Amino acid sequence: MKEPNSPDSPLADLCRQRGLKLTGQRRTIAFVLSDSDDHPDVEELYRRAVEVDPRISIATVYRTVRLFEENGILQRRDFGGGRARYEVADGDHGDHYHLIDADTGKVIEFENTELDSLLEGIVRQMGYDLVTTRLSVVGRRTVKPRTRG
Amino acid sequence: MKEPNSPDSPLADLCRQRGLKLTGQRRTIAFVLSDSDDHPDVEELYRRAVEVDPRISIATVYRTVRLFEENGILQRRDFGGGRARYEVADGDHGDHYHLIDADTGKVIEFENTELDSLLEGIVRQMGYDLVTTRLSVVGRRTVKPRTRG
DNA sequence: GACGATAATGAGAAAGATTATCATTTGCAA
DNA sequence: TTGCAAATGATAATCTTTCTCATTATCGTC
Repeated sequence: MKEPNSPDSPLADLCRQRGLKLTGQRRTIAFVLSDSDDHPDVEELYRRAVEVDPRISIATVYRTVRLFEENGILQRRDFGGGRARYEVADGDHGDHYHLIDADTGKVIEFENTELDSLLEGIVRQMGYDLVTTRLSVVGRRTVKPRTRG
Repeated sequence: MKEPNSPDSPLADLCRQRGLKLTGQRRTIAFVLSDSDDHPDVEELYRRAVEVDPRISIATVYRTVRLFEENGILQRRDFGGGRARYEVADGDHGDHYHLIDADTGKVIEFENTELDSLLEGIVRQMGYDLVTTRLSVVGRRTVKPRTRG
């Protein structure tokens, strides 16, 4: 059992900064999110939230996750599999991208400023300002040629 | 009313080449797809298919689209909006990417070899072989400063 | 600290997209 | 042409997400 109260989690603070009403459920979900460094879907978030406060409803998790996304606190991701997954939104620093292991489904984050600016340039040249980049590459572990072992 | 019979469409030929049973419905759907250069969802494909053969079922469209994807004939895309969209898979030439107009939802295709090789290089450096790239950028039309009109 | 307007929550119904079921029909090889 | 495995149509079922509405909680104000 974790301690969601005492000092508020970073996301709960963010929540307050955006002028959102800070309810017990939102505090719990914010805490769970601050405590996660992966890309959970709503079911998984619900499971983790219930650990902290058993009387939370999955409807509230859906609502909160949507609210947080609309307020730039969360980012929604689609890695296939039919359900949306969420992660804490990037701060000032540039976007990051995702490499998905084709065999294990594991998600590996990476950043690349060259990629950032190339995309920006391409889009600008087409007469647009870049709003969002949705990029995930699927890859398969490189087979080393005869390393023995 | 189009002519789906006579000579088979390119996709119908592909279908036969892959050893798939070429039913009337598959011939129709292949024809409709060969005839499309946009990114229709299943509902839209169904509408177009019914124009050609009114007794086709939406269940068959779902099934066929999945079959074609599994056989590398179609590619599934996700542009948001909750439904999958499909397009004919690229042949030999490199991947293409999608720019989505944030205001109109219009999808604009583009290619960029520099982007191709940059992604390939990034992934390789991480110890992976690139399998698939899922990239779509959302952009907003650049506002020209005072063009009057 | 209590009050009240207003917004959030819980539980379950509803919606929307996709897949499964199963009796009937069809393609295709012999 | 015949037969069999596979495909189809119609609809039920499933899965994720949103909506409804009665109840409850938050937060500014006194």
